Amino acid sequence: MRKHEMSDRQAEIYQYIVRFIRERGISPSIRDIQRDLHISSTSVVSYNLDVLEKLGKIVRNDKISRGISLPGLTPTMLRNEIGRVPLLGTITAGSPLPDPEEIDISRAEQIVVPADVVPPERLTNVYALKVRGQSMIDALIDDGDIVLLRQQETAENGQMVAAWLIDENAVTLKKFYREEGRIRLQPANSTMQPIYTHPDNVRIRGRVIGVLRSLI
Amino acid sequence: MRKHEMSDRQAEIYQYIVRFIRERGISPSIRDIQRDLHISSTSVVSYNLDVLEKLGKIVRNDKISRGISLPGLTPTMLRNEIGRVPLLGTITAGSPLPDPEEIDISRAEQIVVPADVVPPERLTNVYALKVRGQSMIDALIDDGDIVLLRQQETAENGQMVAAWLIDENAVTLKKFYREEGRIRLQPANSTMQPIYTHPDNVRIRGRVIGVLRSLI
DNA sequence: TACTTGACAAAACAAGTGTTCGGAAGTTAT
DNA sequence: ATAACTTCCGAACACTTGTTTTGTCAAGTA
Repeated sequence: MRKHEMSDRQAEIYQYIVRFIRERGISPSIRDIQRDLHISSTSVVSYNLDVLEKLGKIVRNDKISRGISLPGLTPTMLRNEIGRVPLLGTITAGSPLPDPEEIDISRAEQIVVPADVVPPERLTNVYALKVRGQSMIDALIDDGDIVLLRQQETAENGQMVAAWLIDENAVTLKKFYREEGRIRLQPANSTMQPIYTHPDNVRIRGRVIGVLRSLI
Repeated sequence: MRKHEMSDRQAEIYQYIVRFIRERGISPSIRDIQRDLHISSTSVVSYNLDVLEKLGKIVRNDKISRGISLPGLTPTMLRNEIGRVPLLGTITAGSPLPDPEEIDISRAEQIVVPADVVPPERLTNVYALKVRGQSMIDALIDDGDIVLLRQQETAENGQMVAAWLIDENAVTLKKFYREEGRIRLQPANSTMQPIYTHPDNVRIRGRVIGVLRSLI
């Protein structure tokens, strides 16, 4: 058995289950899977379902009909009301941002994102960071907020981005403006001064596409 | 048949189904219900399930095992990962806040709230408003944000509230401070001046307990 | 009274459905 | 190459489960 990967057939079965539950609200039977995926025998389906269960992708409820359930992937998600993104760490101005590619995303804590904030279909390559300190308050982001970032290397003028200043080795959330020969990183508060720097000194790590704040 | 009410037995069955799906993630079978509720016959269960379906409480999927699903009440909700609150309208500084008690909450658009922002068990008497204009930007709240408010008449010092200034007939989001003989409504931005007014001129409509912002 | 309707009961029926088993074919490791 | 393991196949088996049928009984209702 592969370590953590599904075979093509297993992926096909898994996607079928996800789609079935999304559309019908109930689990498919083994024979549903067999018929619609043109699999020769129910035993093959059963065998691969066992593999999927060992991979933690599904849960089989022994001996009961339509007993497949999806841990962590529920009908509400599938109805596109919410999605999930990994919470990759904490960001503080001045400290380096953890590199999203270096982290085992499947093991990271998951944050629920309502479709009203970011539609689930636009949630690929999105991760979350918890803001520590009030150093981004000028960008309407407060201590304890959770920011949602889409991983990208470029940005349009005016977008809020997480920018890595290489020389300073600091990451900061600012509005991004490309000007003649330089980059302007503009706080949202007019009492704060913008940062001007050379384009080569800036790496965009992601663009802020949502904020969640709890004041309880 | 009653117009819209469940009989005791139907309510019992309905609650059993909800509990079953919450705990097991799959629908119960008719015989599960019969056994655990000590009902004499499967046909009685089937009969009452038909009634529940006509009431819109459940959906029966014809002839397939464990085919009961709950419209609008999903496993994710039951697992307390999200809740819902009604979106009662738009708030703009200067315009009156719609009175939450006057609105048919059951008909209002529902906003999904992640447990990370407000735990579902604390979501009673909470409603949402969409912020129009940038007049609350000093309170870290921007145009288009959705604010979550708990309906309450009083507040502690420092809490952010929706306050109704009676004479001015204006609603504003500010931090609330009770001082000697007056109320101070403090913006979060030090460049803005606080509002001082007489306690009789202020009615607290609710306290801000969460913010959702989409920048897409 | 006679008729209708809602609610329930018991049993049997007919599918639906998960499981098992012997064996074949392909893959990987030694 | 040989062994060990994975994956697949076809069929049968046995249990699970929704449905149907035939009644009973009480409460309305004309």
